[in-house]
Amino acid sequence: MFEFPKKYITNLISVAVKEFSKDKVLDVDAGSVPIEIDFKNNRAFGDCSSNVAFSLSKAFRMSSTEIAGYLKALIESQTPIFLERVEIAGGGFLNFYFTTDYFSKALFALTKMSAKDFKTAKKEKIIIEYSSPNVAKPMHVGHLRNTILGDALANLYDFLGYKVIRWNHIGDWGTQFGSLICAYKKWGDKIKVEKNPIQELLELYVRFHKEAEQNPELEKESQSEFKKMEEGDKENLKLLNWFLKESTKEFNRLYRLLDIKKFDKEIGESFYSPMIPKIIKEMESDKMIKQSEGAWIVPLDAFNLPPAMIQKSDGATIYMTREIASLKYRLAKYNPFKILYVVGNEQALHFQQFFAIARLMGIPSEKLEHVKYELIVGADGKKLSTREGKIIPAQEIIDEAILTAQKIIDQKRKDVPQEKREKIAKDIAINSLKYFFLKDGRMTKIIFNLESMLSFNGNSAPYLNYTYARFSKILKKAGRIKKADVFLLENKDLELIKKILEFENVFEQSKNDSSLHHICEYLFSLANQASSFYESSPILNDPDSGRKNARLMLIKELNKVLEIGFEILGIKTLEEI
RNA sequence: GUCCCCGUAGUUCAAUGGAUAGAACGCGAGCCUUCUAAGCCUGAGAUGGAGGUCCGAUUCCUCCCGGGGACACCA
Repeated sequence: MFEFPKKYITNLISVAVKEFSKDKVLDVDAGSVPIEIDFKNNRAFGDCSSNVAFSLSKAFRMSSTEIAGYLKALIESQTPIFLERVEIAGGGFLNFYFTTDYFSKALFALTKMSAKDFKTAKKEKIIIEYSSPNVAKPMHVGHLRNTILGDALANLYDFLGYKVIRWNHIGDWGTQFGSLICAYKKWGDKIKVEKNPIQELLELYVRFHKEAEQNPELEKESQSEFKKMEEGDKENLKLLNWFLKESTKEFNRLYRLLDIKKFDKEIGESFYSPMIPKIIKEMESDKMIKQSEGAWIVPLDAFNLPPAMIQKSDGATIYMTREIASLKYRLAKYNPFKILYVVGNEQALHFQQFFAIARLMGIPSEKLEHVKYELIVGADGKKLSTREGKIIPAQEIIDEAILTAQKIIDQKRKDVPQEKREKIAKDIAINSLKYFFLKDGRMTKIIFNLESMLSFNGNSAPYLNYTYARFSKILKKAGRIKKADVFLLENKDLELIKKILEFENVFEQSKNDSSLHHICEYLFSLANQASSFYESSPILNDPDSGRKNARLMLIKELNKVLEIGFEILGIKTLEEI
């Protein structure tokens, strides 16, 4: 019976630890001992290793080497058939070496597995909020990072068997729309806006902020336009609706272009507006809020946080208010076990306050998580701001990526027809862009630089696509794979199987960190090892048919794992590039 | 001033508290009569500083230095 390395070793250790603590008659709960398995790229430290002896050494008042000795014996006494040997090294590490047979069994086991074997989460419901573009503003680089990260995160949870609700919290409410409407009324041109809505509205918005710097009266006007809207002003609402309609069209066009999965819920902030008076009343009767300088605030001294405002002195609501309303709505309607907010780190304070308020309302803190990520910054290392008009539209980047990809493909694949080249160029460009935003940790600041963004060498999506495509070609040429009867595997085959087996651990790691870069790193190193294998082991013209078939099986499983990875990252699998 | 992020090869990034700190780009040397050279192979090159906890620290704690962000009528 085949088990993945982690499970296999963990079981052996945990039996040994149980025996050991029974022997020592010590009041140590063997079940609570963290058993950690490391995969080793360097076989000098075993295929897997464990540091469990270190963590036991204090409780048992013994040296880690001594404990490792006992554990080794207790593991060996279980006569594990897939272990060639266990070694003690480095003052207490247990290093495990698998038998060759284990890896061939593993390969056969892999052929029987598919993505659905990893859906272990039993349909627990999770809401993942991401993208959240603002009406009347173009999506920019920041949204690109956010949307790609959120989409992939949702894919990951989906893959693990959760019931994912992809949530788009659209910014269609707030004082900013007061500003926009104010600007439109003053300087707007209906025809121009109809012709090029997003660009035109953005210009109005930027102009408003510029003029407001000279003339502070404008800010007041903008606030009152928003206030009017909250009170149901027909004209303003009509304008807003128009802007919303145009924006939605544009967002959807971009989502399709980027191959972002459809959202399950797309709800604008304005939706929550009617629920707010009741919520404020409740908070008042629960003595959560108090009046300060004419506004209503939630004091958060108990959390060591500055107070959070939930109603402005003119009676209008703000972001936080609608956030709370939205939370109540989501919990009541969907009862998720968790909500992930994929929002930039710049809003860390907002979310601290928001979560603190949620706790005051009795919502357990582990239900909410701010999946923050760092900014995309300019060459000066500083923020790109919409208000100052310093934005880089997502569309511009996508266009540039496609252009770059097209050039490379036109040059490298003169053998394929134009039309196909264009299709490949587009897919490669989008893949490349997505991978660029996923390959680094969330907290890495990204300096905006088209050139590095569009690099098609090294740790990039095209490299992964390329690796996949080369193996794919072999499989296509090989046709039906005969079940490998003679199973001759050499060291490099075993090493590759071992690498493939590591994939089961990567998803959990990515989930725990809410970051896809672990998966990227893994896929890249897998592809790297596979490429090396590709160069050194010609398959199709191998005279040894047993080895040939075994290797065909192997690369088929390799590509299967790559495909799973691509699916989660949201990048397209391409049979040829 | 308070709070949140971040300081690792020349550059851009990795490293659930583990053993010899890994890659990519760039730089130097090789490899296409053989399944796609968008590749492979090989060489040089790094933890901001000072303490502390620990068997063991790039990782955790404190302080300092440096960069970015956020701090009630924006979202």
